[in-house]
Amino acid sequence: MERKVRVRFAPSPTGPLHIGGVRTALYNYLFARQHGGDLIFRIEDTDSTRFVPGAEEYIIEAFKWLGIKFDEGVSFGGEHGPYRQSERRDIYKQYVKQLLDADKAYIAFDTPEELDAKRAEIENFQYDASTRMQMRNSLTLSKEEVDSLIAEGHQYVVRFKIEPGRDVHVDDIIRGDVNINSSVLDDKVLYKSADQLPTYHLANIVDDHLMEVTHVIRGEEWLPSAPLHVLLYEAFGWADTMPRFAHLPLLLKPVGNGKLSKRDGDKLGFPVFPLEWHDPKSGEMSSGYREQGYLPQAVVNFLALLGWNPGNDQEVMTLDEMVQLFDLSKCSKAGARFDYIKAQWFNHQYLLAQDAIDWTPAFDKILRDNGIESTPEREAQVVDMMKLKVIEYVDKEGNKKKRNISFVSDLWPLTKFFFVAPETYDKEDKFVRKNWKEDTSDMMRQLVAQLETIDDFSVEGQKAVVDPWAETTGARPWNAWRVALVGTGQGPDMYELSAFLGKDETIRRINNAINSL
RNA sequence: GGCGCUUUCGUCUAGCGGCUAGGACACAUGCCUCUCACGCAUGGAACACGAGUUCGAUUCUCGUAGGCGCUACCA
Repeated sequence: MERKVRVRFAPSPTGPLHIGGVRTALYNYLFARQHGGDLIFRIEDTDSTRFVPGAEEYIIEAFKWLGIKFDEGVSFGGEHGPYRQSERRDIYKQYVKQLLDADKAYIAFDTPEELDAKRAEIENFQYDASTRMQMRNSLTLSKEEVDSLIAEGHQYVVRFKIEPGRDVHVDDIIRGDVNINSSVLDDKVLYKSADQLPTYHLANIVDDHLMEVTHVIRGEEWLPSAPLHVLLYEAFGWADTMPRFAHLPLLLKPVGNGKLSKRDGDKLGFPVFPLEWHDPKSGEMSSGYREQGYLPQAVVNFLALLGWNPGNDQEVMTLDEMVQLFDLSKCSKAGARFDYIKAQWFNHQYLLAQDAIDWTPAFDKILRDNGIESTPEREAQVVDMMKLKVIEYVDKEGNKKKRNISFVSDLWPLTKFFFVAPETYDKEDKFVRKNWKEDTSDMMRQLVAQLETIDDFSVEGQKAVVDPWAETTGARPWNAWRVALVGTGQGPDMYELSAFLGKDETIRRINNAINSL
């Protein structure tokens, strides 16, 4: 019988959501939507020592920003709760007991110190069928001893009793049949009496079963423990409803070896978290895609293509298109280097798809950061007018795409000359050196003289005077003119820029250049 | 060390026995032009290696090498 597709994303609240986790969640989302299924948000907080306050809220906010919606789970409600594992203690206890009663698990009293000593003593020590009879557990101790040790308050763990010598098969949608011998698996800890909580493995299987999860889509780091999970499903008698697995390739460092880490982002200057994160313990701040000026659709689009592609040349696509095209079996198997340069290109694409007027809030902030509003002679009204002028310049049909902008903040160096005159003229600047020669000052004085005579300082008004003058004298004033107004080789047509700045400011900047160059 | 996964341009990848091995990012050059950029055009750039199977291997099999992951009372 076909079951309704149900998948889950189940992070641990141990810090901000890593960008690799975002991709895993995205693939789960795409898969769920495509099959008309449910996406569950579960919090796996079974390690009480690593809990970080605020992490859960952070994760929820991050997905909200990214546009990835869940159908049920923590903060979303649903029929299969509670969705926070720390609130499911009683459920797990019941299933631990089931395994114990069926002789598929046992109680072990070995302390962490004893285990460390054992590992130091024996090379490659593993707690399994070959060693368990030499340890202190319910298989080697009498029932009375076990009961009294527990009664005396000794801490213990419950371990899964793995039968050696069996080939365990994992049917992976991306990797096909993965086969591993049960002898290389150890008797995993399923439950710790110290905090009355199960470990990941037990909680994961119980929850996935109870929440009727049909597909487990997770990172490749889980592949080695997948056989253990298969064995657990069997031990519980749930083999016939066991979910199908899909282990995603990992995200790798842009340069060097290893998987993507926070340090790479710091080193190369790109975020590895969706949102900015302030660590409550260390007070350390980590940058986020949102705060860096990325559009959520760009981040999602970029991430989707890291390990999957629709099989054609299409790269820019909406979330809905991705839902249509997504195919788990077409995911790549090898790890993908995190190419943040391409992430910037995606942002560029999505930025250009917008009307520049939509950038106003972000641009506003850039202006404020550069002190534009605080200039006394510029009334707020004037600033608004200038902003609109700039937006118009950037957004003009056929002109908008001229701007190489990955982020709205890139607009500042490209348009600052609208707002502020060049503070100094850099003689070393390639464009300045090339276009401001010995005799240029003379030509510029002549230009000023021409400009002085103009009453109508519009583009047309300027052209009417300057063009004939240039024609008759053979002067080519534009590049030097640009040096004077902009300071370097940038900006719009000189008549347009001069018209925008006005006669006084234009002449002032030219004279300024004559004096300092 | 053991176990597993993996391997096409610098990067992300297409390819599912026969192709001048395709696209995108990045890079370089040219055109356009009063500058920058955009745009357009062009270019360099890859099947890890070795055995098989086959008329024929990038594609299938097995080795080797490299890469990645796991190897906790963390997930």
